[in-house]
Amino acid sequence: MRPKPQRSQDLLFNRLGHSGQALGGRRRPGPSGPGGRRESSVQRRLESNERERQRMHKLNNAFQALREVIPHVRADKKLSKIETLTLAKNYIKSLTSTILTMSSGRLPGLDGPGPKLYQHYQQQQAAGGALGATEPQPEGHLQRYSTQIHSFREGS
DNA sequence: TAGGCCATCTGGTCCT
DNA sequence: AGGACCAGATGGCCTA
Repeated sequence: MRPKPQRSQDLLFNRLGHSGQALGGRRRPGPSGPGGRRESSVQRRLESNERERQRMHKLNNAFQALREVIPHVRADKKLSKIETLTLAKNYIKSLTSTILTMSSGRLPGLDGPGPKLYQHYQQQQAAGGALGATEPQPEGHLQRYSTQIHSFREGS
């Protein structure tokens, strides 16, 4: 586990230059008056920073939860965020195509006017086609997903 | 050492 | 008005 940098006020204190500008993050013109930021303004910023940290931590927790439910073969190395999202997308596609195959386009136990899942799937396919995407046929998703998790293992 | 990935700060914008 | 969300900027760590 990578050692975490200092947090919160200590970190901000260390990162602030003489003018009160953060060394990281967007640059902006310094405070207009002498003495730099007002104390209340600094306090609001610190609180805002803390909320943003918490928000990002929640987002990372969600990424971790997603990593744990999508099958992959890189147990020795954590999936990056982009890998996680890409694998999840294709895993969903492969599951969808599997369900459609097993149910012949009709959800088990569903009586009614029509197979909504299948209709939805067709719409998605049509939308992708309209955009010029080259999506494989439903039966190809599983193979594509399998290929992808192996390519991630190879680190390509 | 370069590039990838990440955490954090920050200011702007959107939403409640 | 205040908080949530977003995206740009920056620096640190890790790996090939």
